[in-house]
Amino acid sequence: MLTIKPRPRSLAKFRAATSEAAALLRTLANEDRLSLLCQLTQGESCVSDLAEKTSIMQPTLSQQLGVLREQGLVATRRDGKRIFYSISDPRALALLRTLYGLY
Amino acid sequence: MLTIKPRPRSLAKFRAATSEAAALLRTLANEDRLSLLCQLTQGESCVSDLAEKTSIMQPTLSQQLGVLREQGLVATRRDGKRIFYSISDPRALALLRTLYGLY
DNA sequence: CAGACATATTATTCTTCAATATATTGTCGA
DNA sequence: TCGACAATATATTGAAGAATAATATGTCTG
Repeated sequence: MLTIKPRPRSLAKFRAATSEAAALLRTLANEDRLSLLCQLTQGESCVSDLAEKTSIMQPTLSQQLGVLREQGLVATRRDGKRIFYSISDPRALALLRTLYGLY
Repeated sequence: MLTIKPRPRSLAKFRAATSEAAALLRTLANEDRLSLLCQLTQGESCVSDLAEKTSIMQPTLSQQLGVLREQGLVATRRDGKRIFYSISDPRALALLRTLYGLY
C-alpha cells in the first residue's frame, strides 16, 4: 500500500505547513514557470537566454519571473544591461530534483 | 550553487515531461486536495472520515475527490454505503514524501 | 419497497490566473 | 546626453478554478 509514516505534530502546525506547501506548489504549477526553473536548475541564466531557450514571449516571461521573485524562489544579479537569475529556494530545488527523478 | 546535472534528452520530450509535471503539480496545488492526499498518505480512508479530519464541506470535498479521481491520483473501493479512497499514483506519493521532508 | 444515510453531480457566482498589448525604467556607448 | 538595447511594469481582456447551494444516485435496513 502507498503510505507514509506520519511524524506527530499539532493540527495547527499541520495546517500551516499544508498552506505553505500548497503555495509553493501553486508557484511551480505553471508550465512557463516550471520550464524557467528547469532551465535554472542547470545554472544561472539571463533573461534573453531564458527567452531563447524556452520560447516564452517577453512580457509573459517577465511577468512570470516577477512571480518567482515575489515568492523568493529566485535571486537576481545584474551585470551591465543583463540580469542573471538563479534558484535561491532549496525547497523548490528539492521538488525539482524529485520531478527530475520522476520524468 | 543550486543546480542539477541534466540528463540529455530531446527538446520535445523535455517539453512533454514539463507539461505532464505541471499538470500533476496543478492537481496538488490546492490546499484542500493537498490535505486530502496528506491524510491518504497514512492509509485508505472513507469520505466521511476525510470530511471529519479535514473539515472540508461535503460538496467541496466530493468535488475535489472527483478531481483527484479524474487525474488518476486516487483509487476507490466501495464497502456498503462507504467509499474508501487511497493513493494510487506513485509520482504523487513521491512528491508528498518530498514535501513531508521539507515541512 | 420506503426511508435514511453516504456520496456524487450540476449550476451559479465569484475570484484568481494568464495572454496580449503598451508603456516605462535602467544601462551602456557614441 | 542621446539613442539603442535589456529588462520590468501596468492595463485589459479572457479563461480556469473554487465556493456555495440545491439536487440526484446508490446502498443498506426495516
